Amino acid sequence: MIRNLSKLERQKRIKEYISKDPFLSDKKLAELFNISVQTIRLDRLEMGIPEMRKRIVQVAKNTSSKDKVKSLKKEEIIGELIDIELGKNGIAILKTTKDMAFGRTGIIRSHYIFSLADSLAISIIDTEVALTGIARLSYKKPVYAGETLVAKARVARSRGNKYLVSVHVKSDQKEVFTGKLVIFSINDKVKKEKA
Amino acid sequence: MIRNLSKLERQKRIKEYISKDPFLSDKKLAELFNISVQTIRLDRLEMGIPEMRKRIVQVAKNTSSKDKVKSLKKEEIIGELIDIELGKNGIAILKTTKDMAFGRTGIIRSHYIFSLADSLAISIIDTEVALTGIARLSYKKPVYAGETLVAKARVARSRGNKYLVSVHVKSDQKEVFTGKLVIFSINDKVKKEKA
DNA sequence: CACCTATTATTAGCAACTACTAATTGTAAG
DNA sequence: CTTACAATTAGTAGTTGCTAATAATAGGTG
Repeated sequence: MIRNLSKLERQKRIKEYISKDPFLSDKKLAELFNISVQTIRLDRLEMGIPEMRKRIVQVAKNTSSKDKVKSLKKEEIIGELIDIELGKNGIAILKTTKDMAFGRTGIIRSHYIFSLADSLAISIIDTEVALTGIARLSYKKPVYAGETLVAKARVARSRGNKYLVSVHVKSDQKEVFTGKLVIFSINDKVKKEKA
Repeated sequence: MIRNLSKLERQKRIKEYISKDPFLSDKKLAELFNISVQTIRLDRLEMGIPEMRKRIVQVAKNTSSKDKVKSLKKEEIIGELIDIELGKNGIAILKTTKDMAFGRTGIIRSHYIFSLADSLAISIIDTEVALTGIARLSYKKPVYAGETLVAKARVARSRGNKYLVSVHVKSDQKEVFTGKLVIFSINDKVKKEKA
């Protein structure tokens, strides 16, 4: 339980709590903060936070619409895009978990690292659609579940619709992977050719 | 509006409607089917379908967990091991789906194909733990969601704990990917070194 | 003390229910 | 035709988690 907070402080915390767990009812929040339900309601009102039910609906709709609507950049990359300069370079981070590892050893499966590198490389290419053509990968050190990977990609060369992107992945300053990927930017021709 | 359906027929349709749009209240359903709210409630009861609010919560919780996992799931990637001769060769199949593709073009993201190749390559190595060291990948043709990929891997050379595995992935008899992977079999030393 | 803010309490009302009981309609069989 | 039974509809009470509005109370500050 939480006590003796200034109104402002309390409202900040309520906001945090709700954003972490939108399923909290006013009653539960009141218990958590050891104040009355009415105060919670006033606070929500002042901050423009909707009631629990509406929040749940938002969560439900967000996620279902995400699936259908835009499948653009962020969702198509593995890991988190931190910084990007289209056509030049980019940085992405992936926090590794047990799910990505071999059960016995806890070593991250190589294709997760490749996926990070590949999707970063594709996303820095400034074009509608980009496809990987050729790649050379080199795994330097095993990565263990829990380590945070930082991938840096750079467009090394480009000629026409062909880009050479080099990606370096580090964990705790140490290089664990490098890759050179040849990526092609594509227009609708390829699509039609097959479809 | 819908009319004159047998009870069974109606219940089937209600089920469909709800699964398509979990946000439908009993009132709205009653209007859609032109029957009373009570009948809808009885139908839900008989079919064990929870009330709208609970359905929304389910959707919200589902999707929020999807967000966190986001990356790749084991089963999705690896495909199905069809045949394997440890230390020699192996075949795996992956049925591609929209989830694995770029939204706009329907082209399968390259790392799914690599994941298939890589995990097959690793699984034909007859050892406790195997890790990918170096890889050369070549994507020959774009693969579209829905196509079924057949991966064949062969141990081309092996020296000590070092294996060269070549993998060919075909879709409908046509080669879409080839890769050469250098894989190391590992014992506990590596683990200790880092852990 | 009066004034103000913050907090709490109280009441009425709503949506979308559950759970239960009762009435009505339909329909087939004796 | 009537009785029997299922299906449907209606109605009531109670629940959760609210909104909206009004009122009461507590704590300071000038």
